[in-house]
Amino acid sequence: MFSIGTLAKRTGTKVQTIRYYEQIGLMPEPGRSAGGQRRYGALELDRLAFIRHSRQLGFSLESIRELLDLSDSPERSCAQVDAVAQKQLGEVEARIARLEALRVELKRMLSECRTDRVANCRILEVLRDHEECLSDHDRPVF
Amino acid sequence: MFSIGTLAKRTGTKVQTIRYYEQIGLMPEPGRSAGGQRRYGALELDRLAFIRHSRQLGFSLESIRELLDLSDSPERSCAQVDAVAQKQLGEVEARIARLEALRVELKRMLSECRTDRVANCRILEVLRDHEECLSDHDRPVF
DNA sequence: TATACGACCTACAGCCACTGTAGCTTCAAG
DNA sequence: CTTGAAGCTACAGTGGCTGTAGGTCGTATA
Repeated sequence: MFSIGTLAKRTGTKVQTIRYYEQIGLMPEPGRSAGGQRRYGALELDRLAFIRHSRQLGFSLESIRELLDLSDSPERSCAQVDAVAQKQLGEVEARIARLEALRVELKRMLSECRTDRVANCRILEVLRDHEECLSDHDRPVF
Repeated sequence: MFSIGTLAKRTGTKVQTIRYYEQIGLMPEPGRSAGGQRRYGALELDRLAFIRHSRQLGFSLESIRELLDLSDSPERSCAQVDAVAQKQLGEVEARIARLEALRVELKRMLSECRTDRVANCRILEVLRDHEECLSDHDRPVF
């Protein structure tokens, strides 16, 4: 049995984040020491490692909740797990496409700036006038 | 002179968002009608268009504030404007790199899943055990 | 001129996923 | 027994909005 600080260190999580996960029901309420401090074991370590790793892969806490629920019923089909991962992949790919378009636009903007005074700055001109954009960017960025 | 609703429509912004920009000092306090409703003109339209377009290119409100300040002093060097845009490009490129790594990892995870029951699901195994990852992903994702 | 109705107003809460702070208590080493 | 790190709860703040409640204003039509 170990403390929240130890659990934090072993999983690369902040202490407050662990307490936050407990608060929103993602981590179970652990046992307590005589003085009221949280005590964790291997089970909680594994669960938190799963959560952190999923977060690093960009899954939302809601998706992680779903994955954790699914992994609790080992006899079920893993089609649902597959679907969650597929959805995540789709979102990542959409984000990449969006950012690629931004990258092109920003590069073009920067390459066109050849003056030295703000008054003639191409960058500001482009930002002022959407018509100067080659791409259409209408959806949220990040 | 036109209303906040008209300004919202012309710039593709929500009414609340305009009021929010005013609240944080990104948009100026406009004149008011006899009854106390906001009245806008061409200046505000231009400024809001600049803000929205910059947001679409992923600039933070803080960066936009800086760009707006800079564009108010037309005789200055535009090196600072350039720097802000370069920084933004750098952030976009870092994000893309990060998401590319995620994409690869997610794809690999999905391609390895060949069983049908949750008990043997490769996806969950990978999420459980960071060691199975080829890439190291330690920085924040989005 | 009365009325209806959409658009406006302020003030505040909520979203996500944490992060930080204040003011206290507990634990473990020396 | 003392000290100081680490723990505790409760709550506020981050960014960039978005939504709601409960009221007021503006304008087109009858």
